[in-house]
This record gives sequence, structure tokens and C-alpha cells, in this order.
Amino acid sequence: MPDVIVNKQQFYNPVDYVLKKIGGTWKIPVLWRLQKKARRYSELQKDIPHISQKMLTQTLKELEADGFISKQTFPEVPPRTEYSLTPKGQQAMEVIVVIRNYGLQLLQADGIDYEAMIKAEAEQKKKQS
Amino acid sequence: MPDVIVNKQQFYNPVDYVLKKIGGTWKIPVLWRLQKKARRYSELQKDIPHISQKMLTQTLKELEADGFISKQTFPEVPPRTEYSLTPKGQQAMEVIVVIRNYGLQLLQADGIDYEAMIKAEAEQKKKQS
DNA sequence: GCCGCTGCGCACCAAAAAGTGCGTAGCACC
DNA sequence: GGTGCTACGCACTTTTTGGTGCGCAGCGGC
Repeated sequence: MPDVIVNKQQFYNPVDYVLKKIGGTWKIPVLWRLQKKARRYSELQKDIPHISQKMLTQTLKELEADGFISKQTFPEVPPRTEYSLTPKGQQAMEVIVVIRNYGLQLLQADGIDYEAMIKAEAEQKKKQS
Repeated sequence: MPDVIVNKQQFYNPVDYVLKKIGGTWKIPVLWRLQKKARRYSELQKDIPHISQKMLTQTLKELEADGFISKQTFPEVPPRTEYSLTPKGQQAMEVIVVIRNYGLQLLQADGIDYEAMIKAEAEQKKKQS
């Protein structure tokens, strides 16, 4: 497995290449929420627990630079920005879904029913509203 | 996406869970080489460019603790240890292959023919021998 | 004229991941 | 009895990644 150098960044193998592009703590949560529809900055911030403004800004910037998402700014008042998946981003999502499914499997093997947890969380929200 | 806590480690989502298990710089290169046959410590070290003894030891330990590989020590002189994929490790490899294929695609889209690079490297080795 | 909302930028700090260097046990061989 | 091989362990440092806190521009409404 030879090394590859692109734009002064070094990669040890193709998997490394992918994980440097869409890995890290926040890129996948962001891509995940853009899957079905475009979202604005403030929506993403509300939807993604624990994310800081800095990390959201940085994540969106990198994903845009790598062509996974695109940004549209509306010259309104107050300003509005919408982010959406590009075709390249949609392709990446296919791989992410595979990893996620494997993750659900692993979690179950470790005794955690993640999908049940999501349902329970949704119930909580209903009660609140 | 609620948080999950397993053994005092926190995970934000299933993908995060997978990447904490088989992510990082070295786990995948190691798993990759155990794919077809068992290998010993020193073989892995020779085969994986840039890896330090510390990281190899640490990686093998974590993969074993998580059940992806198993270790067999032969009480010979000098001592010999062989590492091999468990069924769980083989399952993980399926996902890794998907990521890798996507990586090859991405690399090609970025103008890099990785498989040609591997072939060229193999040619080099032939010449040397 | 002051507050608030939106989508950022920047400086600084903490934690996690990886790299470096050195040591060790047991035996075999010369 | 010195050297070398194997499969590690440990302490320390560097690099990378993520977190905190602050500020700002432009406009609208009171």
C-alpha cells in the first residue's frame, strides 16, 4: 500500500482517504441531516446535539470545499443560508449507510438496541409538545 | 440521534461507534493484511509502512480486546505469535472493502489511479529480487 | 440609539492520537 | 560471555482534533 499525496496531505491507503474526507466527529452527522432536504445553519445547530458553532462552520466549509455539499445564500434580511447534498454527497451517503447499518449490528451484539432508543426519544418529544 | 455510553466511552451515533472500533490510522491496515492468512508481529511490521512498534502493539491489543482478531502464541524459541481474523473481524472486512472501493472511486475522480500505483510498486519489488 | 437575530471569524485552551526512544526476558549461537 | 532475535512495555513529546468564549456586520423594530 503506497502512500498518496494530494494537496500536501498524505494518505496511507484508500480507506484513510475516505475517512479524512468524511470522517471526524461532525461530518457524518451533518451529511446525515442533509440527506432528505436542504437545511440552514441554525437548523443544523439545533438538530445536532453537542456541536459548537465553530465546529459546524468548519465542518460545512470543508464539506463544501470537497464538493459533498453546496451552499446557497439568500440576500434576505436577516440573511439565510441553505446547505444541501451534491450528487457526490449523495454517493457518499450510500457508503455511510452501509457503515451505519454495520454499526447498528455491532451495537446490538454489544447489547444495545439503538433504534429502540431513537423511538423512545421521539416519544419524549411528543409528550413535550 | 441520542448518545450511547458503553464502558464509559461515549458515541454520538452508530457510525461513530464503528469508527471508534476500527478507525484510526492503523487498525484497517492491520485487518487488511490478516484478511487472507494469519500473520506474525514481525511480518506485520515489515509489511505496514511507517508503523511504529508501539502503534502496532497497541493496535493489535485493541483489536483483540474488541474481538476482531485472535492471538496465538507458540512457546518456541525465539517466541512466535500469530494474529488472525475472527469471524467478527471478517464481517468488519466486508464493510472495510465497501469503504475502500469508494475510496478508489474518489481517488480516481481526483485524478489518481491507485491500483496502477500498486502494480508499479509490485514491479519495483520484482526488479529488486 | 439600542437590542436582537443570523452566519460567521479568530484567539486561545484542553484532550486525544500518534511518534520517539529506550529497556527487557529468554534462549541460541559463536 | 557478548550479541542477536522476538514480542513486547513505559515515559515523554509532538501533532491533530475539538471546545470555549468573544466579536462583528447589517438590517429591522421599538
